Parts: sequence; structure tokens; C-alpha cells
Amino acid sequence: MIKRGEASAEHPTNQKILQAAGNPQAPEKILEVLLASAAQVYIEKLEPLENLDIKRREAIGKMEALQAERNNVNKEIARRKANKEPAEELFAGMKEVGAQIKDLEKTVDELDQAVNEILLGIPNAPHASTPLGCNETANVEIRKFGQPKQYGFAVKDHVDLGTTLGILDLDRAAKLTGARFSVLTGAGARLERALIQFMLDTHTQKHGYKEILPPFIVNAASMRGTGQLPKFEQDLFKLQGFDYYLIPTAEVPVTNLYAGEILKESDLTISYAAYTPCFRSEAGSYGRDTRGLIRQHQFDKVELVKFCRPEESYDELEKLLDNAEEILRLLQLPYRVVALSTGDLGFSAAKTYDIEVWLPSQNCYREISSCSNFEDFQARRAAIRYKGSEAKAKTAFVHTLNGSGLAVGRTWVAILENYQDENGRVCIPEVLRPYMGGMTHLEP
RNA sequence: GGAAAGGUGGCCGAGUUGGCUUAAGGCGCACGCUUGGAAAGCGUGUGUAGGCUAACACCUACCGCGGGUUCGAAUCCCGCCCUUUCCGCCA
Repeated sequence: MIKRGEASAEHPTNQKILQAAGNPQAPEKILEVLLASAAQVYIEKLEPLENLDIKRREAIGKMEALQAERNNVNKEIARRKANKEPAEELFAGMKEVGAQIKDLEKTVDELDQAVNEILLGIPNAPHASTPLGCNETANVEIRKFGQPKQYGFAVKDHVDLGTTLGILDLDRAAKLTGARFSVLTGAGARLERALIQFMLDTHTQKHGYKEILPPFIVNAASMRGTGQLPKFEQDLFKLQGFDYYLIPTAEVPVTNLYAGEILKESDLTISYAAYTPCFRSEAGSYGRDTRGLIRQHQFDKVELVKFCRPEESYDELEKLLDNAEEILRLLQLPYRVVALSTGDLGFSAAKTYDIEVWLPSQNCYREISSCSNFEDFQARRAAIRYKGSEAKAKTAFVHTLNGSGLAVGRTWVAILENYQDENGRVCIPEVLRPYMGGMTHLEP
């Protein structure tokens, strides 16, 4: 555990960490930031946690001693009553004992809550293979697929292409609802549907996932289980008058499928592929990606979710990542894979790879999938465990993983932009044509 | 939305005049015996969480969830949730 005095790059232990990490970019600076935040976590969360836990154990010890006493007296009362002997003298002090137990129960309950509140606010610990860094600039590119095409003309973005083709209507979407919503029409709507079906078919038939269609609305307990609550309530749409939320990703209902359950070890690894719409308030992203379909309040996504044994989770992460990449390879869209650094990692993840697809109009790669291993972080919150069939088998937490396979809206964007020609026509990727009734091009 | 019935351990299923049930019995499962091998049979074991332990042991809590009555609640009272059936409404 990191103590206050150790939060500096000069500390010998930290020097070792630096060497091991092998990060060439101003290691002292990075370490300073990392250690400062680690020390802050320690002072604000872990130290109080320790004290609360000591108090909690004390209270539990006292409470259980009194409960044991009460049980013994009650047994004696029962025995005397059965033998028709008087027992009233034993009632005397027991009312007081009962009251004390009730008080201690309340104390324990309060301490439990205080401990939980702290625990729920502590992010997951990054895996050793996650690159060290303060932010996204420390992310590491793992590999690239395909070559961005050279276009001999001025490329259009998907908004221009879609509007001209008559398959995208953002103005009317704004009328219907507001900013960051869209209407797809004709071949545009069909392309969205084709992509969903193509992705689900590939993952279920080729990659062995089981298809699942969950609710698009979940309760607060489910949101806590996967880590969206309590910290990220402002990112969610909540239903007025209910303790219900619109899901921001299928990860929430699908991972919580087994909340509070103990799975058979022989059933692992369990792999699901789910299509759902996703709803995000995008609070705090005002002004970012305001044009087009890149950042919407509602978008379609096919999500991959796995439950597995702890020792297999990093192998499963690589497989899941490859399964997601396969969609882009089949669509022949150029992409790269990036390992997120500790500074860019989400709250719940121990390791995350982003897949970024090439967007000609922006002349850069943009995130189209995020594949993460949460280790037992979500499993602990949602109480998802497994157990072998042997008599003395121990129950343990599963590891959970998920990744987009893929974000459908952004895939739609990538196809329009990467497959456009000089005349504003869009060639439909070979693998999608069966889903598009044999159509080969989108044209005005 | 209205009415009725019900929610007990992996499953089935006892237990409702409160106290030898901190959960009978059965099925399933695991291990062992038996067998050439299997089945049957017999025996043993078989929940979760927490506390205390070096460990075994032991202790505490949990009979949908929460609260109440009581010396004591699976059992009585109140509220909520869920399931099933019927009615209404509805895609």
C-alpha cells in the first residue's frame, strides 16, 4: 500500500515500477501524477475505510455475543415450558438485551453502509499490462489493419453523403426530438438493420456467442452492479417517477443477468451477443462531435459479454477483441487497435482495448469499439460467482468482460465515408449485400 | 387498474393454536463400499454471508424484501416486491 511519503518519483520502489513499466515518456512526471492520485485515494478512501472496518468488527462481535446469550436463555425457557416449570424469572433482563441487540444491529448497518459507500467509489485496479500514463496520449497502438484509401477527390463526410443520398434526415430528427438524434430512411434504415443482422450472425454462427435480447430499461441495482451508479448518474436517462433507467449499453442488462447467482463452473465460459439501442445523456460533451451520427443520445450497438474463470479472462479478452475486429476485417474497413493507458481507463475496467476505424472526412481513426476485462470488479458488485461440482469446491467470483461488436451507427458512418466515390455513390461491402437484397450501391 | 392464491435450502415438499425444526422427508449431486464393469443397494457428505481462529472447531445471521409485536417469529401484524389465475385495458 502506498503511504503518503512514497508519492514521489524518487522513492526507490517507484523507481523500480518505472523501470518495469519501461515508459520512455518523461517517466518522473507521469509517476508524479499517478502517485499523487494514488495517495489521494489512500488518504480519502482507504484510511477511513480501515478505521470503519475496525469499528464494524467490534460492533459485530458484541452483537453476536448478545445474540448467543439470548439464544441460550430462550432454549432454557423452552425447556422449562415444555416441563411445565416456571420460567418468568428468566424474562427479566432479556428485554434489555433485545434492545441492545437492536441498537447494535443499527450500528452495524450504518457502518456497513459507510464502508460500502467508500468501496463503491474506488475504481478498479489496472492490470499489470495496462500502459502507465496520465491520459490518452499514453495509449499504445497495438496493431493496424488495412490502408486508408487515397481519394483523388475531395471526400465528403457522412452527413453530406447521407443527406444527398436521401437516407439520413437530421433536420426532421431535431424537430421530432432535438439535437443528437437521427432519422434514417430507405436504404439508410435498411443498412442499419443489415449491419445489426450481419454482426449478430457472425458472432453467433462463427464465434459461438449466444444471442440474447434483454430489456432496454433496468433498475438502479443493475446500474450499480456494472458500475454506472452511483458515480455516473448524470450520464444516464432516468425515467420520471420510476427507479428505472434507459440502458447506456447492453453490458448493463446482460452482465446483470446472473447477479446474485452462483454459476456452475462447467458452464463457463458463457458468451452472449446482444443487439440493443443505447441511450446516453452525453452530459459534459457539449460542443464535441456536434455534427452527424458520431455522438448521439440514442444509437444501436451489438455488444459481446463474457463470464469466465479468473485464470482465463485475459485469453478471453484477446478472443473477444479479435471477434470484434473480425467484423471490420469482413467489411474491409481500415482500423487500428489501441491499449488504453491507466490515465484513460474507465472506472470499472482493469484493461481496455479500443478499436478505432478510419474516417476519411476526419482524416483520423475514431473509436468504434471498446473491449474490456473487468476482472472481478463487476462480479463483486453484482455478486456473480461460480463453483465447481466437487464437494469441497470453493465459490469464487467470475471475471466479466465485454466489448462492442460493434457500434452500429459509427459503422454506418465508416461505410459511407470509406466506400464513397467521386459522384457521391457508396459501394456496399460484399458481405452486406445478401442483407441488402443484393444491392451493390447506394445512389441518389 | 381491480380480485384471488402463493413465494421455504440445487429441485420437489413438510412445517400457520409462536419455543425439542437454527428448517423434517424425498429427489438430485459428490465421495466411499459393493461389482469383471455398470445399475441397484448400503454408508457418508452436500447452502450463503459474516465473526473468531495458524488451522480444525466454534459462534451469528439468512425460510421473497423491509419494518413491528414478543423473553423468543418460517409461524402473528403492517408495508413493499415478484409469480400464477380471473376481470378490465392494450401492441
